[in-house]
Amino acid sequence: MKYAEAKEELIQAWGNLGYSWGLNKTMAQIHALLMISPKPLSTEEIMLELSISRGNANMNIRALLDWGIVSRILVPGERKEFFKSEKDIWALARQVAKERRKRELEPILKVLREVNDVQSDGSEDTKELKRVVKDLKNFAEKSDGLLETFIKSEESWFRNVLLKIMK
Amino acid sequence: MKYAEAKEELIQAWGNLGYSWGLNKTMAQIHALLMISPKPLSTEEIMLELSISRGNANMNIRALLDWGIVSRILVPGERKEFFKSEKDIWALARQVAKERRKRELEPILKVLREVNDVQSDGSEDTKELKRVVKDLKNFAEKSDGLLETFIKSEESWFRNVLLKIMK
DNA sequence: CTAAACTTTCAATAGTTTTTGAAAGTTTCC
DNA sequence: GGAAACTTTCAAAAACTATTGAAAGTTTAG
Repeated sequence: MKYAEAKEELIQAWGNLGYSWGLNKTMAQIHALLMISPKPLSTEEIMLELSISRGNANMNIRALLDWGIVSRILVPGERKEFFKSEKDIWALARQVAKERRKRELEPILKVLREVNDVQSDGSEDTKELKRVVKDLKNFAEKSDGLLETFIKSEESWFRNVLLKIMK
Repeated sequence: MKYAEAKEELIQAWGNLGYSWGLNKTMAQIHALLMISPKPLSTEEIMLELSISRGNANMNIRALLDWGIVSRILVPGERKEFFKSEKDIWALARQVAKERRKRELEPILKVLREVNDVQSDGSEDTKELKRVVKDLKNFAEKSDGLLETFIKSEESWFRNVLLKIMK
């Protein structure tokens, strides 16, 4: 396979994976582009490579900065800003986990804790609700704990866990 | 908190969590409703509870059946179909993991394997691409392995892993 | 067979998210 | 200061996704 084709496919594929991680398509594609670029890229270059508008490029670069997975680079002697991506994919996964935990898991845990003290009137409906909330809460808290451990871990954690559980 | 309010909030919250798991909003809400209902519900009842149209209810129930997290129940003496949800949240999470693995991870692994034999022309760009593909492939394969273990596991697996890694 | 009960489909519509590009804003340099 | 180089904003347009509801299809009971 030729370089240009491989690059194209990779950006596409990473675009999809990123999407299922909660980034949006363009965000993930910019990220992919920065991942495979040996040197930092300017907004101009990103626009050109991905055929997207200046505004779109700007907004999504900002979102990536916001997520903490891309950083601004100042090249001495250049007016323009350049961007480079975190290239350690484990660090990246940890960062995404951290953001999603904050954005998704935390709000749900909050609701579950509130709903947890619903008045029990002894009816089937109330009983079932209480049971479900208890289970969900338990699940969400465990997930939260696992995520937290992952976020604070080193790459080796994952390897170690895998080795352990796969015997 | 009163039952009606708690129910409302829970459906809302579960709707959001389900969404971040890759279901869509209505799908997740129908699922939430079935989770907290002590008895199977008909399409009619679901439409009414969630104020959605017949077509919408039908399509999303079908999607839930498709994901394998809701099942059709035939009540003797009734013409209507009833639906009930898998209530074991661990089983549910495993099912969702299974579907997402099939829908998301597998296609990306396929691309990574293809892109992996890009021709190396010795340039910086090619070198960087190869390095990134190698890392991604490694990561994706490990995730795949972990997911597989999870999918085949019992609830206790999660607890055990947690205990292990949390000392 | 036929009517009633129920389910499925799908074209039209509504709603949401993403993208564009030109204008406004900012920084840097002379 | 002012012009050039660059970045940010945002209203409008385009693209995408979800929802409706009426009509078509299917199954069941008598």
